[in-house]
Amino acid sequence: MQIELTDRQREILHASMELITQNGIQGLTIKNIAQKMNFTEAAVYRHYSNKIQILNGILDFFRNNTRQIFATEIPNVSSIKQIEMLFKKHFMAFAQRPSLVAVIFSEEIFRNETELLDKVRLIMQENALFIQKIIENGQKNDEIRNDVNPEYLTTIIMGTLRLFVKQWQLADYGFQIEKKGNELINTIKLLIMN
Amino acid sequence: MQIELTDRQREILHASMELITQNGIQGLTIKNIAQKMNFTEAAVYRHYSNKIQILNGILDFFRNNTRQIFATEIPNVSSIKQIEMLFKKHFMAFAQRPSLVAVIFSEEIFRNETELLDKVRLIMQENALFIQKIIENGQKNDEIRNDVNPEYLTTIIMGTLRLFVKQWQLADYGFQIEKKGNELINTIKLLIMN
Amino acid sequence: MQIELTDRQREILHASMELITQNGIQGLTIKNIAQKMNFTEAAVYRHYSNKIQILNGILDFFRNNTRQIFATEIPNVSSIKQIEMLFKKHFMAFAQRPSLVAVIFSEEIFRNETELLDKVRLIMQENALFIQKIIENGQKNDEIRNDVNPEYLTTIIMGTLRLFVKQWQLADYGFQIEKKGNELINTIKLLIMN
Amino acid sequence: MQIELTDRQREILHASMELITQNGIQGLTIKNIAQKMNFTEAAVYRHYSNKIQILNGILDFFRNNTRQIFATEIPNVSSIKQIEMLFKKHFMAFAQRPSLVAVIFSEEIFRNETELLDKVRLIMQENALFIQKIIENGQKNDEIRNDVNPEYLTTIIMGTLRLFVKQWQLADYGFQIEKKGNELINTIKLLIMN
DNA sequence: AATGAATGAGCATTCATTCAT
DNA sequence: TATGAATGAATGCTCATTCAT
Repeated sequence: MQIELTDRQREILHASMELITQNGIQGLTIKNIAQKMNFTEAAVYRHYSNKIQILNGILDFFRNNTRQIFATEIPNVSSIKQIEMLFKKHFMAFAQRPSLVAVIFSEEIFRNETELLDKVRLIMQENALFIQKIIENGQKNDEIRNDVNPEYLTTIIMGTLRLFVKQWQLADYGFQIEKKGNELINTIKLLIMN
Repeated sequence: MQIELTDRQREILHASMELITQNGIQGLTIKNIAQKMNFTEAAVYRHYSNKIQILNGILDFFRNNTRQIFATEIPNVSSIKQIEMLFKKHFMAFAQRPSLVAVIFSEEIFRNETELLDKVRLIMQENALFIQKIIENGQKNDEIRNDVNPEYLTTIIMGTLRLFVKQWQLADYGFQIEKKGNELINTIKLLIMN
Repeated sequence: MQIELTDRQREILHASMELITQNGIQGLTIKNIAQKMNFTEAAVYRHYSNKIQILNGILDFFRNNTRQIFATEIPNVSSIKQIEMLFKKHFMAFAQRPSLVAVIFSEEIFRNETELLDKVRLIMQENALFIQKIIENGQKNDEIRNDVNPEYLTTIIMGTLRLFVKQWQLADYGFQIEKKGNELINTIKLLIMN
Repeated sequence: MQIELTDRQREILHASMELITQNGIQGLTIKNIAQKMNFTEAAVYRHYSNKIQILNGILDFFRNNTRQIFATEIPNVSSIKQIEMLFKKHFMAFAQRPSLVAVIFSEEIFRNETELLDKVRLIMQENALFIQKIIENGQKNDEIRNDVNPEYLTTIIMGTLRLFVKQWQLADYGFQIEKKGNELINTIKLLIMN
């Protein structure tokens, strides 16, 4: 699906994500990347033709990450459990790489970059679809209440996840997202369970 | 609470919001503002001492907006109804001034501007608190289910609202937010009602 | 010699000198003057047609000041005593209005303003001439040593005075110029006396 | 002591000094430098991170210059001779690079740049100290009169030097500083000799 | 594969000054 | 006399990108 990355490209992506974590997307400049990589700005262009491709790479990285989250579904697990795991894995991923928070929630920044914006849209849609499927399954199995539209429920679940992660970021990662997240998950579970 | 704005300041804020709606926050430059106002860049500085103050003004505008939303609570209305109205009024506000979407959800952009970031944090907290109060009341009256933590319920409600509005923005305002929003509201209501 | 100043003009000059004392000549902007005067920038132009005229006014003020210093010579006083008094009066003047230091030693700033530069040149020449006359008289009376050229002695005396005052300014006016100055005067006297 | 300069940095410093000679420190803008160097403004920033560093570089250049002047003292030379040489070398340095006059005597301009002002202060102190030592030695050897305080004598000598050079600048370098300077030196010598 | 040098476009901001009211 | 509103020109600086070596 995605062309393999060279080592240097991977390094650049990681450096970029670190930069984003430290100073936000505004801190992601070619100059800063070069500095972090200990080589010149021109050298960056050997590995990525432009800055957009780097952001693209980060989004791909994120997509692969979430895809893995979604992919690891164990067949015989209840839908509720799947949603629970979904949250948990997201929390884990963000805890490990806080920069993802900045990237994934900054659609505003990609506003004028159609290519990037489209990718963000796509990722969100992919995720939404996946969640929706879980919900629909859960409703079929009578695990999840049937009186609600799966699409809206998806919005509720994703929205909750996003805001919670955002709050964690705005609090300067000042609480343990995985711990506090568990309680949030329980609340969600209570609401949607049959 | 807020120092009165001059006419010109109001015009600048509106021009700025239009610019944001059109090209995102990145499109908000002094030059663009000046162009839209049909005068020179230097003239902008007669009315706002710097760009941050303009963004500050927009945030204040948003805050006043939401405060009005929260303020118009009619006493003898059920908590569920209050939450419903909350959503509806927000949808209305955004429908009228789509730029608010860009401003209020781009905490990432203010990342390096403590002053602005703090204001965003404050507004979010204010709103959260207000919602939480409604929920707590609703739980006391047995309108809202008691088996869930009001704080998390607040996150769920706010998160849902935010994502929904964001989706509307990402869809280029391509659906009627107020109409589709009603269905979302109903879903929320179902979930939290006792 | 000089057209009479209006009250407002005098106020502007004083405000300007205060500004210079506080932040150097770079701190002398129309905006700052207006602020200090508690009226608008445009109002400044009622009283002075442009900024150069204000600086001109300050130079005139300085010139009048020094002229008074030179004018108060008491006829039957020895040349040495006259030079002593010259220093003392200068110290007094600077102690009272430290901004004069900034103004009188910033020929560099007037570099591109011929009008101002010429005035600075003129003032310096006037002063030099006056000192030189004292010296020549002193040499005639055998009070001052005759083996030195009065012109160069003038440069020595003026140069000493200037540097000393500059040092006082660079030390943030941190020593008592009049007190320490006395010792400097004595040194000078020793050197030039017959 | 000082980090080595690149060729381009040296060129920029020289271009800057030329600019200052031509139009004063006010004429030293990044734009002007770029023009003189025949490249763009942005290119300047490849070589100096900002304008202050350029001024800093000029001050360093001056300091190195004067240090060389002071360093070349020949051991078995009389103090009087040393002072004479001090003046001569300064005159030579200024004659070669008139811009130094503007830089070194414009403390006023650095007023708001602590970094630069401190450097100016430092250079002046260094120079003063060196002169004072010569004087003290001269007094020990009975070459220089003992009835005067070395500190004040230093002020007198430096002040004379400064004003003389300033006069030369104000006269648009219209006389031969080295020639006329000799006579000034002789006057100084007469005054301080035992 | 990487560097050094440079560009062009843009940005926020400042300043002296003008003018209608 | 003084204000409010505006201008034009400049300034220091940043950023993504290019290119010869």
